[in-house]
Amino acid sequence: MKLTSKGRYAVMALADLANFNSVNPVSLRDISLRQGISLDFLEQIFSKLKRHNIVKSIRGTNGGYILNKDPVQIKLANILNAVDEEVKTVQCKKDSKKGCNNKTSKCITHNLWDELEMHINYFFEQKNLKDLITNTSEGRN
Amino acid sequence: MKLTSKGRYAVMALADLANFNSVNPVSLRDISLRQGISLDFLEQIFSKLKRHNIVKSIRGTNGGYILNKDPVQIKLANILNAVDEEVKTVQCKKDSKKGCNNKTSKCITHNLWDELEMHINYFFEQKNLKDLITNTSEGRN
DNA sequence: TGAATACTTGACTAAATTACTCAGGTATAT
DNA sequence: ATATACCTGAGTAATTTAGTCAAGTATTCA
Repeated sequence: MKLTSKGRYAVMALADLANFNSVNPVSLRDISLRQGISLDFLEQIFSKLKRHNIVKSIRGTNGGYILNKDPVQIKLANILNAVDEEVKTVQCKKDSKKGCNNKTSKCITHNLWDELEMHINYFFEQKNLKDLITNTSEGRN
Repeated sequence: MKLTSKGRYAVMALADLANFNSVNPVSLRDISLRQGISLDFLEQIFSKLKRHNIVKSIRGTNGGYILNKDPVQIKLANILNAVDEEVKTVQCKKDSKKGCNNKTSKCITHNLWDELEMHINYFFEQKNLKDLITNTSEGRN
């Protein structure tokens, strides 16, 4: 059970962006250098973030990205969803061949994994970008 | 962010075992047939479960496995830990080359991922095998 | 206008992980 | 004896991840 780099990087990059949130856009190059993330990979990630209206892009010299909303309004769930980082615990979803769909009986642990998914998603729904940059780490379950 | 089959199968198999918990041991062959999990794979999994004292084995004809403790005392955390299904959200742990260890500054999102890990582990600590077989699904966060 | 900067897009690939299979073996009951 | 079922380690195909590479387009500034 682990988080992928794409999801982690997306959150790291946006936290960085929120930190340096000024009038000027922040270039991916800067984020790349500060966070140690490959520029090419960042471009992939931000293309998705843009498509989901989480960031806005400004082209040309001195261009870069800026947040499209107030950090408080950007939930981790939004970010992770944008980069296709889904929480998946079961195989037996609608379109899947595996799992309890192709059997007559529902698998024993089905409800359990659903609960787990909800439990994790709850966490991502609670946290927003603002929580990250004011890092007093007062997060509670 | 997803659970591996090994972890899922381990829990499914043990739930099955708990369900058919009688005087007689349950063979992997039976579990394999009922749950649709490859026998060879089950053997790998149960070898680990045995090493962690979650099940006991009985060899020979009519042999099989039985639970080593009361289902209430077997937490999901124990099971997943036994099959090496760890919850990993950050790269920057002690022995890792990647992440914020090899940098001077601590990465911005470090605390966040730690919180997430705790959040998920909390779930696995709360649930036990008994919860699964009395499937009234009354789990709350 | 032209050069530099920085976003944009899609295809491709190496490495790692996962989810097994395979091929032997050993212990026990009947 | 023989069948059952546990036991163990090595190997491997498929999938996923984590990027790289290449070729653009838009904008600013000198």
